[in-house]
Amino acid sequence: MNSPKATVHSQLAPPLRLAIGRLARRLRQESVDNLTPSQRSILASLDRHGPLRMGELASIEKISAPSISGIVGRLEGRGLVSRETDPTDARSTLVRSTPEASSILNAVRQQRSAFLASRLETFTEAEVNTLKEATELLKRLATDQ
Amino acid sequence: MNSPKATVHSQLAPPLRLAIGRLARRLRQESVDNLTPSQRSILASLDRHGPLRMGELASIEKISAPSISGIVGRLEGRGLVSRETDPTDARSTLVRSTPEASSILNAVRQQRSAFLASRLETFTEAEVNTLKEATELLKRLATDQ
DNA sequence: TATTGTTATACTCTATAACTATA
DNA sequence: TATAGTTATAGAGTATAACAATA
Repeated sequence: MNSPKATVHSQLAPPLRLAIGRLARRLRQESVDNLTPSQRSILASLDRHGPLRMGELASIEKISAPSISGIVGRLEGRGLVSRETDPTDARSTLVRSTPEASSILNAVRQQRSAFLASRLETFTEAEVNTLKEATELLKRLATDQ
Repeated sequence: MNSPKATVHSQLAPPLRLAIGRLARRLRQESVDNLTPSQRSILASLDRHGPLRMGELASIEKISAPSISGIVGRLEGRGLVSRETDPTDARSTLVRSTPEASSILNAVRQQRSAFLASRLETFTEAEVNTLKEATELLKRLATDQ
């Protein structure tokens, strides 16, 4: 804890934390999709994993079963997901996202990436390379272990 | 748009965007303060700028005046802010955060920084240096212009 | 008359407790 | 009896519209 290395880490952590928070906030502002954060996150999970049961969604999203019920119900009402009884267990419901949902998600991602890309154009080649290396490191930072 | 440089930017933007989003989410998980995101953000604004009027808070937080009214009312009920009439304009209300609020904010920052610092200990010196350079670049990325 | 803030109302997200249907 | 999901209820955040107090 008192090694020179630990000091470097303690010094870097606060400004890095601030920078990450600010950039994440700025990126969230950069898209208008008429989805709430929960709706967007659930659609992204379905996009990533394919059809999921209500309980799996609750577990992935770390929110309660009744909350998932409500959000999925509203997404269904907007035609962004469909529900069907799991053929292997009639107690379970499979939630599937619709093509319209994928198209909304892709639009959001494109808007946010386009914002980043246009900001990156103001950076030097060396700076872009530093960020490229940092991207891998940030990914590792977010992963436990 | 078709220059080699633009291609580099378009290639970097999506993974960088993903990495930022994930790390920001991971950091948010790393603190338990019994504050909602809106409450935390309002207290952080007061911490940064000193006492603010309701309208200034609404403008900084980019939420409606009635929403600010409700949130500040609940923060006041918990003893985290106080309200006083602006001596220079009796229509306005000055909102001031209490020492207890600052102490909660500092605890959250310390928890999140401690998480980052402990993750950084698993990185090589060269990697830490890359992240140090990247921190400045991320700050610039989030800033318009 | 214009500005500052609050109240009324409505919708979404969130949780816990109670319930229904199926295994 | 245990599990998957929904319904009931309540509190917080969000907005727009209508209102009160002050400039």
